[in-house]
Amino acid sequence: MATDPASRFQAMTQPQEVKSAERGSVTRDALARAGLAVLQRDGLDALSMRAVAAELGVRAPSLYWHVRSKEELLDLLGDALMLAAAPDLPVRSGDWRADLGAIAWGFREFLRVRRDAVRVLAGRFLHGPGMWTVMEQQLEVLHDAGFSRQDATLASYTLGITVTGFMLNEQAAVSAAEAEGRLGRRAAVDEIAGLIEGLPADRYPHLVASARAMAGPDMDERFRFVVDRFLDGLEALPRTLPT
Amino acid sequence: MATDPASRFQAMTQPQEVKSAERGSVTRDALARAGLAVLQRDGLDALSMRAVAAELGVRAPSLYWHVRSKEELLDLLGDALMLAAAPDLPVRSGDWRADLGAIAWGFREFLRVRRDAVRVLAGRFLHGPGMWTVMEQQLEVLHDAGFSRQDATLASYTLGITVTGFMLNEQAAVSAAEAEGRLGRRAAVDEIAGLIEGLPADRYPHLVASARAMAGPDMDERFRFVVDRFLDGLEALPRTLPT
DNA sequence: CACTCTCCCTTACAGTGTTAGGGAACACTC
DNA sequence: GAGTGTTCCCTAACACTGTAAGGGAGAGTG
Repeated sequence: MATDPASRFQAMTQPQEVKSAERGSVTRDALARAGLAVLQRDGLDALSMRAVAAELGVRAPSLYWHVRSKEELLDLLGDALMLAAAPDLPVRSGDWRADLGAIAWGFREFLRVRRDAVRVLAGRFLHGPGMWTVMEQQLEVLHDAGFSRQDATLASYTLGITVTGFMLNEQAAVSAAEAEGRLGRRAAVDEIAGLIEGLPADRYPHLVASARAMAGPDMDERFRFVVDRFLDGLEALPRTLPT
Repeated sequence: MATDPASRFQAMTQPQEVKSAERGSVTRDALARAGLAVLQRDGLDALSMRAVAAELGVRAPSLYWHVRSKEELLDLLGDALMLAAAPDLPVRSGDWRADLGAIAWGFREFLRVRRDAVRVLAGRFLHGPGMWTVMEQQLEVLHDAGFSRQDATLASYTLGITVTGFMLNEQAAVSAAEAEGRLGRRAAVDEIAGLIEGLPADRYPHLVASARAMAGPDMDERFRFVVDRFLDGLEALPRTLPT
């Protein structure tokens, strides 16, 4: 039906329901919000310019009025994520180790709950309100603990890249396991450990000997190790006595 | 020219120089080698299935006989990179701190020299000869230092994600600076520090106070901090006395 | 000989980021 | 109020991506 030229022409000259989105409906903030929505709902792989645009009731090329490239959009998303993470890290127990640890654990939890958040954050050079807020929280704890400004900024930097690096790896292991149909996030690790046990012991003596030790700790224990080692490392630094 | 049907037909029925690549020229190893070559020459963004295939004198779909997806190809590249990194980390001075530090610094140097290597590695769940070799080296040092098998595996894991996380960030800063035409890799950091200094001090008191401290350390100093803190953290762990 | 495997090929598809250029609505000046 | 510029959305199109479907030449084996 509707294949004769006349009705085809009719269809083509129909009003077509163009309905431009109303002007000004897209701001940089709205863009970040829409991006976060798509990210949470469909994941990073589905986060295309067209998808974000659709979320705003707009076509993809329109985004380029507000943003120079997709990369810039992701920068926006990155800082928005940091801003969203900040409230999850509110602590001041008086014990700087506990406070800094809580920040690390809170950040980890945030990165675990927010779908693909770590993949957006990792390897992104962020500077915006979100980043600043998170840094401020950490610097406050570190400064009050008596660390020098220099050590405090370095420690804050280290904390960020460490947690991000860890989570990037954890999430990779999770999705690798999911891709192969394994349920539970330890399955992959266990399997690898078994595989390693069968490796030639003359070539990888220490690795083979450690196979069982590798299968042992779950991600929580690994993270505890990473954080505690970092905190112990800070402990070795000089600091002025708290008042 | 050559727009009349006759010559068009001629052209279409020309031998066309089909020349299939000879069979068996593509192995999984050759595939990894070709991938590494493309990566080094043109960078990760230019590493498409078609580009890797061309490097092998083959068409893109042929790769799918050897590899299930591009992701699997990247896994191959990842382990090949680890294998390439291993010889760069050969040490045994007798001092475990020095040895482990040298491994970390060597790995960093490798990730800096090998274009986009860190972007391939980061967030990839690797298990292959390359990964095993690197782990073996680290475990040897840690074991001989007297750490328990458990602590040694955890420390090795931590070292890997820490260095990778750090380099991912460093390279991001570098390419962000390059993208904006800044030369030298500190320019971006300096600029940000200046920007932070102008932030509202009532909202970000510690951040503003630390602005100058942030501009100070270059990437080498930051890395030294990260590694030394990690080593100090290990020092706090119990270990059996060396013989 | 015929048959099966291996491994490359061509063709094609749906989807990507991005550019070029057009037009409607608003804000300002004369 | 007319004219002009700016803002912000649109359509059309491009070059390119990863990947599926199916074909065919050659080697190995009965």
